[in-house]
Amino acid sequence: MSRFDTHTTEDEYCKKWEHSFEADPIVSEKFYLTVAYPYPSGAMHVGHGRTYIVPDVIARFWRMKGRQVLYPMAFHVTGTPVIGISRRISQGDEKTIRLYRDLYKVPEETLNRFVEPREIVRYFSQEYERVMRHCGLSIDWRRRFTTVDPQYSKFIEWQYIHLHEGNHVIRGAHPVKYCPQCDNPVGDHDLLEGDKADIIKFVLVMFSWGDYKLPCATLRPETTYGVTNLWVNPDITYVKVTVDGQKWILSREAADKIGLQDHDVVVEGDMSGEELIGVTVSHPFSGDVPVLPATFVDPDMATGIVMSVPAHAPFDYIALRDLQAQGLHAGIVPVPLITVEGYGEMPAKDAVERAGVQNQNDPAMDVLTQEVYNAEFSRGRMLPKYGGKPVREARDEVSAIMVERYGSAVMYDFDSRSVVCRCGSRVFVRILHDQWFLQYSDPEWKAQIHKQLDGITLVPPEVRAEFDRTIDWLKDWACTRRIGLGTKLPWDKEWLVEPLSDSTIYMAYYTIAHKLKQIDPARLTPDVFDYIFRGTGTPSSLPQEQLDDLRNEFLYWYPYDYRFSAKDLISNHLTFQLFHHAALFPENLQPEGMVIFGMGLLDGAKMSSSKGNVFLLEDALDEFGADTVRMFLVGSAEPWQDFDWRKEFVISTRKQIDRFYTTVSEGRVTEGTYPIDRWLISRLQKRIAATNEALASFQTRQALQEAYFGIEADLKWYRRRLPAEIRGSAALREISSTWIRLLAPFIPFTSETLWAEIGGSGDVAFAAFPEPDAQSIDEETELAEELLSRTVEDIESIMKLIQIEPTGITLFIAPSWKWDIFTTIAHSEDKKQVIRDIMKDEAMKTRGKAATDAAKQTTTLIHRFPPQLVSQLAGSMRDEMAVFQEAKEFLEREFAVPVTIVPAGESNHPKAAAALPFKPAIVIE
RNA sequence: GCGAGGGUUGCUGAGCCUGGCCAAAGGCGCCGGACUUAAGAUCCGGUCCCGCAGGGGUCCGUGGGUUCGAAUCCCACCCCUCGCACCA
Repeated sequence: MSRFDTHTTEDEYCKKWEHSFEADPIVSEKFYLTVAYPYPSGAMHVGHGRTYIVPDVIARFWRMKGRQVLYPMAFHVTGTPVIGISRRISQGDEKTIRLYRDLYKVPEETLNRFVEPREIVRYFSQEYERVMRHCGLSIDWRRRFTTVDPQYSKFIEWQYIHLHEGNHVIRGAHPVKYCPQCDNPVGDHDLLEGDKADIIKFVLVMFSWGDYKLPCATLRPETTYGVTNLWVNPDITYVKVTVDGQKWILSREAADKIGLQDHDVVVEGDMSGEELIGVTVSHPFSGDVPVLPATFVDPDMATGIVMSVPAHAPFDYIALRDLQAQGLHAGIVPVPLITVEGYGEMPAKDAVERAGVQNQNDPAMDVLTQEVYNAEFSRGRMLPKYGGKPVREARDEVSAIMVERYGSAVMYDFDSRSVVCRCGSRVFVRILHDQWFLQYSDPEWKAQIHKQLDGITLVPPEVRAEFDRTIDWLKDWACTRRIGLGTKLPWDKEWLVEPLSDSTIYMAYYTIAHKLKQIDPARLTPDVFDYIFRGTGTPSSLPQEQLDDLRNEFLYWYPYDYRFSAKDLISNHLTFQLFHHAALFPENLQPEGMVIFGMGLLDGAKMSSSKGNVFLLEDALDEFGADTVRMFLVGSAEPWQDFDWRKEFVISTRKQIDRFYTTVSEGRVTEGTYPIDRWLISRLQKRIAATNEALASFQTRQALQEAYFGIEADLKWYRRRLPAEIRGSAALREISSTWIRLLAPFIPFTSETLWAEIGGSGDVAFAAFPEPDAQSIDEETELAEELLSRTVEDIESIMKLIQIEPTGITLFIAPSWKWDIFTTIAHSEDKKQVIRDIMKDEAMKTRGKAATDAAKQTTTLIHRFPPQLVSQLAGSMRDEMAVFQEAKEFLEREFAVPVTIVPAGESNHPKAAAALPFKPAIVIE
């Protein structure tokens, strides 16, 4: 057979389609869909391919349905990733160079230019467009932009001016992970180690020792009442420092850390831990307590001085026990202050004894600490003399009092050691000042978004809970950065708008992007955007005519119909954009719907560029052809499900396209009409309806099941039912036109080629998508074929069992009184009572046992049939004799023996009595 | 830990909301056959177990429950995936 090779036609159509999908406002109804734009820092893999191909299938579908469809694309280049990549390349980092040179196949001379970060995004955005065109994406490329274009920056300025005015942007301090060498905050992806580390907030409980304060960092300030001593490590060096004018003693490491956290720190001198041992310190809550030695004290954990609460902290308990075992400090008695169910007076003691821990170096200590901590926090109560409140309440109260009245400060540190920047330097917690925040914590704003979400279509609907939860969970978002690419904050030029915060309403920008390109950015003043997006004011920097044109185009496309994105963006981008839309646009221009994608797997493992576990989209296109890649990516799973790129499935997809091509090509020359045509055409209408329905609800896989596999299965039965030696028919030819158009959104290259071959007019991309024709639906014929195919199946299964060489087949057709029974049972509500009712009938009574048997068998039969079939059958009695008479020749050909059709009532054959409605008795001899 | 989603027959993946159409679709793989000098491709048939008559048995993460009847509803448990923030 002829294999259809899409490669040869792909270039031709890509060229032809260069401007085909540029969409301008016209009178027709619009359909505007957008996808999260890519950050072009590397080559596309097949996962990216699906992200853009699924919307393309939807875009092509609605275009064929007569909508004016806008599918735009742009590039997000804001932020720091390319800066890091560029630096690593210029430093000659082998791993990065190998990734770009070998995996992404960047030419050597281009790679050399990557020392300039913008070159990276410039190169890859060109590549993205080239490969996207190769995929046949029906994008309006005139509107392409990047987020550092000067016009776009003007747009972001407008956005932030309004957010600021609307009190959605506020200023505050914020603890961040910070690299002193890079002099910049670092995100988790910038870390070599410790990307799971959390920032923990400690309260420093200030114990006095003469002029000095000894700050003890704690998560449990409420236990200060129970402090019996402090722990200091005798083997380490502490420092005396002045902190904001106050004299402190703490570990050297801690002094460095505190210096980054809003405190003025001057080191005065060293002091060994040894020197502190034995001194007496005091705090209003605990009174005078001694400082004792403990080697478990880590100078790099918070302040390096620990307050000891042996009744409630297993570490403290066991350290004290160890000392007392040596006969030291026998006078110290743990002070209980919290009661918790399941433990005695001293939970720490109970826990240690129950676990049989020997000494403070036992690894089980961490677990015990956590256990006691959790129990006391969730179920514990302070003793009456300490207020009697639940621990979780007391903790916050004591914490506040400590800070207000007892000189406590707050200190941040990580919950785990070794947090290391990619540059190799250690990372610390730093308090950033003057940081700008988007105030997502604002309850009013949240309430507004909850309400708005109710009106938004979500696909699949299960994600709604996650959106609602995200809205509740969002806290203020630091929306500015010191470094990276991006737009300067209009009222504070020291800051750049952070990448996730400058990409929330660009869907509105697309609507006029191509026109803004022609305009001098200096003229894009905030009042111009006010006019375009809000219809207010009288800007002078642009002619009125131009302003109206821009406003009209915006209003034509907006609001967008659907936004597509992967599910990991629910917790940030997709929710952010709702907040921003609500703050900036009127109610009638708010988002209408979102479609959430699943993730991509490669041979069952998660696809990930950083791990090198990717299949490049371009390689896939070269190896299998664009249509195969498209059909596989949208057909192997529904968009919201995870998909798995497996070569063997991709190959079989290519075979399916070949088969489609062959069938349609062969169908071009066939002639003649046959009775079974009616059935095929009728079935086709249902396939058309189902395909329309599936695509309208974004079920690309389901749509392909109907439009491809469904039709293929129908054709199989159809060919079987054609007269012997007949290979095709006029109906087959007619179906081709419909079938090509049904598949055009999925496999545009093949469809376009076939469309031209069968003489279709214009591009199939703009041809009418098939609509079901109710006139062509013939339920009678479909039922008759259903009866026939069920009977054929029965005959086949019997033949397989009996293993004899048959000489003839006899079919006994159920008599009309059995149909009466069938109808009665089908209509009855109470399946138990119905038999009695049937037997009341005089005519039935005379049939006696035959009638009750038939009723029982019919009941079973009805349970086995699909309910829809039952109601159809009950609606009108079939002329089964006629169906089988017509199909006699077919049956004889199928089974190669003579077939006799007999009304069951006219035969004495014992089997004849077994005939049931829609299930003739079969005798094979 | 918190939040969301999920566990189906060799694989993949429908079905579950709206309980009887379910031994459970489609695809892949595998087996057999046709075609062919042959391979590939293509086409046809089979693919839980038993049965020489269209039937029966067991099955949908585990254990209970509701019901005449459960893959589908309820409860508990086990396991998996994703998100948890200044990052695209």
